[in-house]
Amino acid sequence: MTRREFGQHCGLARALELVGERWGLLIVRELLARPCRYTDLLEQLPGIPTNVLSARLKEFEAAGIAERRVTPAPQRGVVYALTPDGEQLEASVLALAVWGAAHLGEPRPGDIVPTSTLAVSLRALFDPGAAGGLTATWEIRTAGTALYAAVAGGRVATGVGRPPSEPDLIMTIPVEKVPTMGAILQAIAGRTVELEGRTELAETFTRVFHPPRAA
Amino acid sequence: MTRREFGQHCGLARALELVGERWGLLIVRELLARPCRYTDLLEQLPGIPTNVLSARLKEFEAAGIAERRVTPAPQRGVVYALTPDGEQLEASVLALAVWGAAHLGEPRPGDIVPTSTLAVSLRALFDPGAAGGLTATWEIRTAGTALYAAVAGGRVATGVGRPPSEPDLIMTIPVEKVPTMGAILQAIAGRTVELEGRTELAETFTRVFHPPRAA
DNA sequence: CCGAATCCGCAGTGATACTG
DNA sequence: CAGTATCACTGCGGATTCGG
Repeated sequence: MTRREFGQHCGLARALELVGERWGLLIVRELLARPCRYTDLLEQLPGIPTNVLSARLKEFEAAGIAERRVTPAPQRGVVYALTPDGEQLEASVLALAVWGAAHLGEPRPGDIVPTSTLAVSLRALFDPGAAGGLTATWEIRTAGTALYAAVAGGRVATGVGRPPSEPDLIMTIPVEKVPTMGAILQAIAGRTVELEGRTELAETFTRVFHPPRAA
Repeated sequence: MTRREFGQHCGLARALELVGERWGLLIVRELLARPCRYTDLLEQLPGIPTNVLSARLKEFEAAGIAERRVTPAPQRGVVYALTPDGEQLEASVLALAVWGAAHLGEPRPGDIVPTSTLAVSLRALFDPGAAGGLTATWEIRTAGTALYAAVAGGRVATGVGRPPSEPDLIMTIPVEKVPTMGAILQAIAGRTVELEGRTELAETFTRVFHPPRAA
């Protein structure tokens, strides 16, 4: 039994062996939001040592969770992306994020809000029932970054950066302090945002993305 | 930023700070299956250093995830149990367990199958649709341990040990090697088990607890 | 600039012994 | 039974360096 193995034939234990090491699931969160370059990851995960990032990426590749792609001509370089197996981790990441969000107080001094956190959180806030047969794409700009949410066929796709297709509505949120998810939702609901496009979709957004109602 | 904090205002990061340290979620798994004594945990988590177990339990208590109860007269001693907040971790544990189970090969030499793994796995295999209005309690005995599943009102409760109320059916599984969840389900479906009670509930069990159908 | 490899000090962990 | 104490070890944090 090597040090990192738990010696248990158990799904949970196996998952923790594969992605439970320090920084592991945070890297997965980044990759859920978009394929990332090595330096993107260093930027979005301040404090991660370069050797740890390098080691995790190698482990993920060996485990078939992520893959290293050498990008050709334009923007030559390396990107890391999740494999289909790695994308299956979304359910686990969302479940932990929802539980942890309930234990988030005010942002601690020095805390950052990674854009990927916002993008992934939107998936947890998505209400398929409220979406119905809707098809729409929103872009949200705040604090110098952009993220998007695209709804179609009762499903949602979110990510960091500009949306794959032209957004129906661009919402620019004036940043006062840290752009928490709650502050963003409030700004949109309270119309203290700049709208560009099909402005009626702002109200739709607040209907489709909201904290889950109490059971 | 202390060492274990990630410096991110993010639900996932917060969750990992609280329960993401080594052995953390495995302890939660044990406590999801039943309140545990300190020595129960040492037994079910072979390899955990006593100081680490002690440290995690203190952290969980401080975070309001678990609580330490001094049991009175009969079986005097200490038990640890999840708080309601801690029980909310069930969704995260199940999600990770399902993902990890897909990455479990054959049991490695020396691997054990904790009974709590079986009990918690049953919750992931539960099919509310197939259960309908059913009310029933099963007890499964194998390899010297017992676990139970109780279905009522479209919900399921599972745990390690004897069920809270008298079981309708006791299924005793002959142990050949490691009692994996798959082997147990096969044994029940193939009737290579000893039944005691309302034997017709064995077939019901295989209908209600099964791997999720492919989407 | 990107994508790392390397080195060092230290905190968290593993293993064992010991105690109320 | 329910832990605390001790000590060796190793993964991690932090910084620097290096090749494409």
